[in-house]
Amino acid sequence: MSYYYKYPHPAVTTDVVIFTIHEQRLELLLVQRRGEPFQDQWALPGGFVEINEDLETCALRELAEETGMTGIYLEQLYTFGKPDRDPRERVISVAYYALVPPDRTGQIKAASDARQVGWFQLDSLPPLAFDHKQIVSMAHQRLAAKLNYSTIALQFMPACFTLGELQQVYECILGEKLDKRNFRKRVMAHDCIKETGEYRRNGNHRPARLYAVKTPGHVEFVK
Amino acid sequence: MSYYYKYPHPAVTTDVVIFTIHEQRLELLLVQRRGEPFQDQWALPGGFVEINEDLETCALRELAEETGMTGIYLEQLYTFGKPDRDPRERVISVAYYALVPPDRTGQIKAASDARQVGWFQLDSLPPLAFDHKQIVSMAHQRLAAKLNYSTIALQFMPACFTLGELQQVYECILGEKLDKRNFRKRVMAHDCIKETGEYRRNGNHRPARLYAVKTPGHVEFVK
DNA sequence: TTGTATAAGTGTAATTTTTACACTAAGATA
DNA sequence: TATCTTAGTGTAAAAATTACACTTATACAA
Repeated sequence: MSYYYKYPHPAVTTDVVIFTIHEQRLELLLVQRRGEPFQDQWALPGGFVEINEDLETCALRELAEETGMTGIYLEQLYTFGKPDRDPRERVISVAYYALVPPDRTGQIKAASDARQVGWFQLDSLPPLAFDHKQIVSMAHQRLAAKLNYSTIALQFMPACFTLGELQQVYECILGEKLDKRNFRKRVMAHDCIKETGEYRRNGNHRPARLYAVKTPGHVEFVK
Repeated sequence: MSYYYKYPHPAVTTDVVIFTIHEQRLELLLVQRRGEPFQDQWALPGGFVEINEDLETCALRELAEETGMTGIYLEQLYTFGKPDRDPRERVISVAYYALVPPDRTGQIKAASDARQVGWFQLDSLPPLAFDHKQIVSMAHQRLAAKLNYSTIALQFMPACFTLGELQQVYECILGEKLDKRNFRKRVMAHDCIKETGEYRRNGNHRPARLYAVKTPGHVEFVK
């Protein structure tokens, strides 16, 4: 079966930059390519938009196919369309980024075509296929910017967490240490998390209060 | 001539929201549609991406074709891709927005196919084709947000202008009055405009200093 | 059991930024 | 020359941000 058009049409894909946090480092999910071009190189998960499929639906579907995960926070990043970014044909890619809490990163599983998938530290990525390095770079920038005017970081948090853990998330995205007291003041002022009443005992020190996000899945603009 | 693909391909367009400021109001450029669908309705200028054309190049080309203008500040807004947004075929639109200084709005000319073009006040737009109302709304939001952390407003200014005129630009985008002294303090702190040494005599009052943008075409992030 | 190590948890003073606010200056016009 | 209009200017109060140090609760080892 074949499809005819009077004018040439580009192909459209979505690519997803899936961030998580692991051992105080930003990581992202990559898949190894099977075929040409860029055979065996690592690339962002993504794929072609189906003809009756919404763009975000496509990104979510790729996410589910590659990772088995659903209900992930997703946001459109930018659309990349340089004519030569794919040597096969003209491909325009609508890039999204997604945030996954660390307690769900274990759900990744190889895709049906058995490509390898894995988490990589952002600061030691392998060479990436296509213009994916640029996409990753823009996603990181956007993420860091959003920390300062939204509650996006809460999307990285598991069902309950300590304020220390939340601060570590901020610190490893921003790449700088933050003052503990000022950090807590700011976070509590946002009024987006609540105490669970539980504590976590976690080593030879005082146990930490556990908190939960008030409205999971929502990202609010603040300040 | 006809083009064949193994899988169905969407069409890709760029649409451009072209803002200007006229008589203290935000206006935007619309073109009247000739054919179906939405025949005779007003729509954003835009058109199909050519197969070897960069997305931004396409937006600039549309801009030039519709308006005769070049060297306009252009920024990618968002990509709209609901499957049914165009009744003819699947069309994914990469939306841009552009800012034009008022002294160049006179350069608009009807496109080669003689479609009508015209400037419309943002707060009294005619019904728009497709999902263009939504695109315009997002562009306006983005523009207002950018006022607060960039020098984007300078893109609206002609070669030389008074601080009063610049303040009016801010006021009509934000929809609120600003304090004259605080406004001037902030603008001067950015250090992005310079005195020309000239004055504008403009009515029965003291003449105003004229300023020029230091680096035209550049938008910096500030504060 | 006691001492030590570790991260949790808490408040205040100094500094910086933002806001509110009113008069004088220069030219046009009657 | 009096009046009208917008240009142009500074300061004090309020709010937001920053810098900073000690106590608390637990684990573990001596």
